[in-house]
Amino acid sequence: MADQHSTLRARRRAQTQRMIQGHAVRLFAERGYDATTVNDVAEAAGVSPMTVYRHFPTKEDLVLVDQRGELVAERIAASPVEQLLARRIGDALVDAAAALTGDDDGRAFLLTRLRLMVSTPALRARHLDNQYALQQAIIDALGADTADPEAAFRAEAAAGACLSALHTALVRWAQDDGRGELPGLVTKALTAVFGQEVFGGEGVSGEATASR
Amino acid sequence: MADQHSTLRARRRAQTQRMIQGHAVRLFAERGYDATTVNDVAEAAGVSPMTVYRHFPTKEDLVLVDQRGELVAERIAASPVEQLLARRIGDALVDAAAALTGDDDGRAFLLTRLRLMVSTPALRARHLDNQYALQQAIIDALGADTADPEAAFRAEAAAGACLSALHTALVRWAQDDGRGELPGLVTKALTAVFGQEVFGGEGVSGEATASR
DNA sequence: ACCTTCTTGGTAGTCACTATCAGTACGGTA
DNA sequence: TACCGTACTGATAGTGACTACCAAGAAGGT
Repeated sequence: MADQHSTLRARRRAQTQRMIQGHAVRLFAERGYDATTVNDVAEAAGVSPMTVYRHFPTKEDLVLVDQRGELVAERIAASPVEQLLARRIGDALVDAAAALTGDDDGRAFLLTRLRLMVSTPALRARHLDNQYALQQAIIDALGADTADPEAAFRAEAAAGACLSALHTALVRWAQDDGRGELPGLVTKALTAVFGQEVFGGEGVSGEATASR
Repeated sequence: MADQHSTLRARRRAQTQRMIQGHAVRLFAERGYDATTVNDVAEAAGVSPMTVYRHFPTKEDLVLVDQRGELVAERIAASPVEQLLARRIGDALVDAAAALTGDDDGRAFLLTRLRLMVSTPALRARHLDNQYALQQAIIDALGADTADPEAAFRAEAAAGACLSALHTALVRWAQDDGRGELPGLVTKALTAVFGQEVFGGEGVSGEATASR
């Protein structure tokens, strides 16, 4: 068994996944999330309800996970999290936003999903929770001293504010139907919170690293 | 029918509500949230499952709503929201935190509920969503110009950061078993995000009011 | 060709939650 | 005190998300 026994099996799996999610998001946007059952999705996709659950553990995942199988929150932090120690959180999030809107083909699909996330309580709640989990991951990646609770607390507050700004930018971008530039919106939101000086010399992560 | 046909009927209703919630939170803390069914709660409380659903629309509400029948997020903003226009958000949140921990009798109960909210994904997600709804309410209360999208955007980002700081303080307070002072933690979190100058002359709401 | 592994479908069940109907106790009124 | 509308409660049946458990067919390497 090779490290990637992928060639055909994994490709078919990914294709089925995209197909199911495509039908799901379309139906959700047409009829509404609550008014659409998983059975409806399965029927539209031409598979059994079991298959839907095998690819997407919960109904919410049909909207929340990316076509790469990642949650939106995870993808936002995919590249930057490893660079957080070396770079400032703010710039990293701006880059992540740029990467998110990079591929033009999936832009409309992403917009539809974001609109569902904002308007549907269950989806919105789970998305916010994913962002919160991301906040914890960022703090862990920052390696905030567990020895100094004060520094860890400040780092947590700063990271939370960063992700809150990111969410604000995401919502506004979706409300604008993706016409604006998402990275620019993230920058605006971050400066609105932290002030202009964040994007100069001292970074946001300075709050946490200053104590070490 | 008096404005308050309360005297006995409403009192009994509130009492039943507290009784059911007391059994629910106790069982959730003992056996775990997911491992406890609504039927278990009903049986422990000596009522029918129907009655539980009549008092608490969802299972999550058994933990999230206050003994006054309000969500934690709602109670946090109960008094300050009306004063947000006149006062700074930061100080208002600090006061709200003080009011939240005011009554010593319900302190242990509140702590148990907060621990459940932090540790149980479904509860955590709904609590975060409630805070997000609160953020929208604050923005509405601030009366941010719909005419000036830039100002509204900055106000939204600032309010989101404030509530994120509040949440960080709440979690830390619960982790400390309520030994620390919640208002002090809120102040710390806010200063960690906005810097020291926030608690001097210019308020957080200055971001929004500056444009009017 | 053989065997393992992955993928899919079917069945039955649990649990959260809703709708509907009926009985009962409370509160104010005549 | 007798009466009536209004709440509160309970039982039944149903929907829908989700989870075992089991069986069949296809993919891939030997």
